[in-house]
Amino acid sequence: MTTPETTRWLSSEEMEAWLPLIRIVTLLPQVLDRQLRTDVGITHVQYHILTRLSAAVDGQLRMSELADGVAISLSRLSHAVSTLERHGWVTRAAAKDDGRGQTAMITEEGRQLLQLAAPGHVAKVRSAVFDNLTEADITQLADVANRIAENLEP
Amino acid sequence: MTTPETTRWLSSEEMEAWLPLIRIVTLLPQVLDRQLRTDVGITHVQYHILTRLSAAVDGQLRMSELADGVAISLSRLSHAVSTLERHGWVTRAAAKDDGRGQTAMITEEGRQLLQLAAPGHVAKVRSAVFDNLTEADITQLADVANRIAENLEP
DNA sequence: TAAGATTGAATGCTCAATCTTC
DNA sequence: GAAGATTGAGCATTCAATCTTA
Repeated sequence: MTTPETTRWLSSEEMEAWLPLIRIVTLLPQVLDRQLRTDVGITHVQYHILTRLSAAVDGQLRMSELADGVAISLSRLSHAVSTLERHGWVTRAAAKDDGRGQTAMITEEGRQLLQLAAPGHVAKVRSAVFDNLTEADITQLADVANRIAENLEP
Repeated sequence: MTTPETTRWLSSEEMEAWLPLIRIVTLLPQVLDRQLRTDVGITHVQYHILTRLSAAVDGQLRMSELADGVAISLSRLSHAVSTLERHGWVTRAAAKDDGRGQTAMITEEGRQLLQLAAPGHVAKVRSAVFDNLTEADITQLADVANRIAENLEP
C-alpha cells in the first residue's frame, strides 16, 4: 500500500468518465453471463475461452497463452477448463515441447456449442452496446478502449 | 433465445472496439478488487456501496436505490451488506415510510475505513486507467461510456 | 530456484424460493 | 397479486499451497 502524503483526487471530468465506466464494468458481465447462461448454460468467460480455442491452430492453445488471451489467472482458467472438460467441450493434453505444459483443445461438441451460442450472443452484444452507438462512437471507443486495455495488467 | 435466421456478425471495426472492451471489463475488476482486498480487505463492489452511502443524506439509502446506484441485484446487495454489517461498517434499519423497505446506513467505522482506503484506491485508478490517457481521451471516454451505460440494463 | 499448471478452502455471486407489506 | 427484501444452495473466483519439470 503506497500512500502518498497528498492524494490527487479525481477531477470532475475524470469522474464523468469513471462513473459510467465502472457501471459498464459491473453491468456488462451480468448481461452477457445471463444471456449465455439461460440460452446455452455457460458463462461469458467460458464462451470467450471456447472462441479463443476455436480460432487457434488445430483448435488448441497452451494453458498460459489461453489465460493471457482471455485475461484471467491460470487458476481461474484451470477451474473453468475443468468445467468445460466435464461437459465434453474441451480436452486437455500434455504439451509436446515442454513437459510442464498443458494444452487445451476444443472438441467437435465444443464447436457445435459455439455455433449454437453465437447468434444469441452477438444479438445481445448488439442490443446492449452497439445498437446505441454511431460509427464515429465505435471508432472513438476502439481508440480509447485500446489505450486503456494496453495499459491494464493483472 | 431469439435467433434470427441470419445473424449480423460484428464488423472488423466493431471487433476492434469489442475486444479491448471485454478485456477492460475482465481485467478492471480484478485490478480494483486486488488492490482493495490486500490493502483494506474489501471488494470494489463493497467499496462502491460504502461511497454511495457516504455521499447520501444522513449516510443512508434504501436497499433498492442503493442496488440501482451500484448496478447490482438486490440479492447481491443484500449479501454484500450482510458482510459489511458483520464488520460494523454498515447498519440496517426499517424504512420510515414503507413497511417493506430497509435502509442501509454507513457507520462511523465505515467512514473511517473509506478514508483509509480511498488514497490507495484512487492511486490504482490513476495508474490503471487515467495516467495513460490525455485530457481529450478522457472527454472521449466520458462521452462514449455514458452513451453505453445509459443503454445498459441488467 | 523458477515456470507451468492444478487443487482445495474460503468468499462472492446467481437463481429460485420465500416472507412481509403494499 | 406485486414490490421490497432476504435466504440458502450451487457455481465461479481468489488465494495460498502444492506438484512437476526446466
